[in-house]
Amino acid sequence: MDKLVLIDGNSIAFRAFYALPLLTNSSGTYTNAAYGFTMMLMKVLEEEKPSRVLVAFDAGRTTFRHDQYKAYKGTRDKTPGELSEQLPLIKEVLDAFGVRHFELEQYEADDIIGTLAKLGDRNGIPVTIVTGDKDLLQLVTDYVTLLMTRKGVTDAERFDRQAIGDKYGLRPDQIVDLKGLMGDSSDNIPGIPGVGEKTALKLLHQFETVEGVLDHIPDLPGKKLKERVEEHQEQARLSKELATIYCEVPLDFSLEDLIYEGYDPVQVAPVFKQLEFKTLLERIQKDVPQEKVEVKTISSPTVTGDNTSEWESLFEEEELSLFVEKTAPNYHRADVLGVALSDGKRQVYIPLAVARDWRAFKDWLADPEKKKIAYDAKGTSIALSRHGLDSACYGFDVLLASYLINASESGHELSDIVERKLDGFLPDDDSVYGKGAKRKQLEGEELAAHLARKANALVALKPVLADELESYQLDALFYELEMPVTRVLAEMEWHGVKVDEERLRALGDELQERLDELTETIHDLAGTPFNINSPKQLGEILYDKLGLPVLKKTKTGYSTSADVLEKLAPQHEIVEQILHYRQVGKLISTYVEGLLKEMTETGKIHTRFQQAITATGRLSSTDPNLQNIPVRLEEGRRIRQVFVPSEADWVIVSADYSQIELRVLAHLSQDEGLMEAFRTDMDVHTKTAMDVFGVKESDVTSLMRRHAKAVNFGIVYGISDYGLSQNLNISRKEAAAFIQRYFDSYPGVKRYMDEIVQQAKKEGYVSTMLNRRRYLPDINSRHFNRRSFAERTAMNTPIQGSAADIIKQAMVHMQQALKEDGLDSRLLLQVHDELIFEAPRDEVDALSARVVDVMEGAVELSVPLKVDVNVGKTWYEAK
DNA sequence: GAGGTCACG
DNA sequence: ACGTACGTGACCTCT
Repeated sequence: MDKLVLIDGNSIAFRAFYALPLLTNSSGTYTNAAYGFTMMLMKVLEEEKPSRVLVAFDAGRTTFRHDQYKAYKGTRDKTPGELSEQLPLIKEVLDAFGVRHFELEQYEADDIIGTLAKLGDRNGIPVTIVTGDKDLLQLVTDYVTLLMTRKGVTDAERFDRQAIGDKYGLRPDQIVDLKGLMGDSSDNIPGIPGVGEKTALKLLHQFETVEGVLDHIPDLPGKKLKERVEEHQEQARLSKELATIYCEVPLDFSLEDLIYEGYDPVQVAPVFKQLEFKTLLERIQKDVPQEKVEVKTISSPTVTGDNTSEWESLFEEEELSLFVEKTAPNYHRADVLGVALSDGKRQVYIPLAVARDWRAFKDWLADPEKKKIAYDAKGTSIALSRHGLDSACYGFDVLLASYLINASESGHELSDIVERKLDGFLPDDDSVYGKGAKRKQLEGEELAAHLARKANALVALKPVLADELESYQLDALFYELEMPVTRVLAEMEWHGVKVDEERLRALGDELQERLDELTETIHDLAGTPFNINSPKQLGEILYDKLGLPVLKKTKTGYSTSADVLEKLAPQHEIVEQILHYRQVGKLISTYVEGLLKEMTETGKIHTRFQQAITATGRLSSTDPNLQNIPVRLEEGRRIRQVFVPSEADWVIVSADYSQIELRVLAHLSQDEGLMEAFRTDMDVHTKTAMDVFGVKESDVTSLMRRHAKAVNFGIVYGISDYGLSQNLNISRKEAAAFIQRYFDSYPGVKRYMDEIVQQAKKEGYVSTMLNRRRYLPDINSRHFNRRSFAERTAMNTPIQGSAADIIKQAMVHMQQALKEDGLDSRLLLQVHDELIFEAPRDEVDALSARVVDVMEGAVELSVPLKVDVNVGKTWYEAK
């Protein structure tokens, strides 16, 4: 059916701009109005299914109406630059959709819309007008309806004659009369002073039009009203005229030119990509025709007498991609759905059952000479191992390469990388398998096509990524550090960590008992039972019921965080109990129950070390996170008692770097004082206290040391007086004075901090010792907040990131060393500045000596690296 | 799914 | 004047 949609471009853009936060894409362009507009456009196209579309815009600041009335729209603020600069983006979007847009000097969008609405009406074509402007209601007829934006961006209310009648008791053509009487402050149309919507409606119900009202002035109720109308007759006529949409705009196109036959996702996708409309891109992506991939499948369940032999020549290739599809992200638990290989020209899907029985494939897979291109080599090799398939020689990990090229990039899914690096489309897993409850298992050709496509993508990506790594001098970091680290981590994860389940359960019972007591005490003190875990309910109890002073608020209500509660503790005994409750509750839910959930039948826990997550180069650990097992408080530290060696008569050995970040800072800054502290192996916080407070070592008090320590942390984090004052609970002024004195004492550090920020502003990124990069797009931002954050990041990242480089290097060397020395000891965990091993008791001395050598010698700095080793029967005792 | 809170380095 | 310390992950509640 024929249908014309007319969109009021400026009105919708305006609406979107104020409905959404001021978003920018990574190049700093504002995109919120364009984004909201596009959402609205897509919704309208989908729901109205128009056969013709036009988007009308206002042109320039003056129109023919200004000739009649100089002050027209005179009270309106200038359109903010952040909005007007988005109008060209919106027009780009429209061009990509193949939707016509139009603007004409001296006319407003309303007039263009009015002219076309009339045209549609006369030709019997149904018209829908989309706007946020009530004025356009005057255009409604039997054929013309109007969608008026309501809350947010895409929520709209439909008006036809009936709806206008219901709401105002008026015909559409009387809307101009309404404006004529009551005026419109947003357009600076005066109307009759003292006449608002109520009076105007009452008058129109009786006299129909402005003219009708003016003809019956003596009949109007009230003396005041009579006077006002009498006095402002001309103004009312002018106001009506100004509000009347002009429907005779000269147009140089016809309805035929507005034909819309749907959009081509291939045209739209690049524009969405440039604007970084990720969700919208995903939405259209499923409609993008996929590049044809010729897929061959080996469908036979057995090898003998089947088609596998046709494929064996593949294994003569120098390099193949290997893609393994899993049923879930956690490869320690997930099953393998299938395997796919590609050499770029041929691609093949191998069902798991076939793969397991196929000699030639297994030989290739385990061949240490046959290089594989993979996505997530670690997950791939572990998933295969779990199904009895040994794999070796992962030469190129697409995931790690993408991560090194830009760690801050939002997505490192294969489909994201294909999109970024190949300007291509790979349907992501959610669109192929479905999301959430709709997720389905694919089979046969469909699965084969999807996996083969991914294997192909790996081959296509490798040269592109390899070139990019080289051009940023990331190739050494990639091939000599990150790829080897992946192999080390794979072994650590695969082996897992043994947990004493019985002890964990006993600890859990004990903690639960404690928690029950605390719950009872707290409810008694509050005088009523409530959910202590709910910050909302807790806030009501503390602040409303018990009347404690509100020191800090959050976006949604009262703050009940520990730093606030600690300040409130002296005022009411319930506070201390709550703090303890929180502590114990955390231990039970996260550590006791959390760890029990992750235990396997063999009594082990297999975490996943994420190697492509952090912006600084650190690892992270998930399912469970074994990098945040409690240590600071004794009650929590006992959790470490359950981490035990996996073999009898073995022990846990922990080796940690002492002050690695400050040593890295000494090296990077070449500050004489700081280097001196480490060369003489002093307690660095004491040394800082001596320098900052100007006292002898023997006169450093524990408070002075504590403050000096906080300043040292602050320096590493990219210091601000505010942050330090919060941490130390002192005034900002005092904090600023500390910082000043620190910089006076360590001028080299000050110089380094200034230089690194300058460098970041100039280059747009900072680097670590091993050349790892982090881009800082906000470093030159006009927003104080974003810029400050970027500046602190510029100071922190080289420090945190270089420390990450160093321990990764040590891990690779250590794995090598264990092998060379013929030791059975095993690396289990890495916790940023420490390595945890399990070792046969009789290897402890050899291991300890070796690990100190390796870790201290991982890289050469201007100051020594120092490692402390501890041994115990459990992780708890290895301290 | 977001926000608040808290565990670690 | 502006308002946060840097980097993570997990659990809970509530919409």
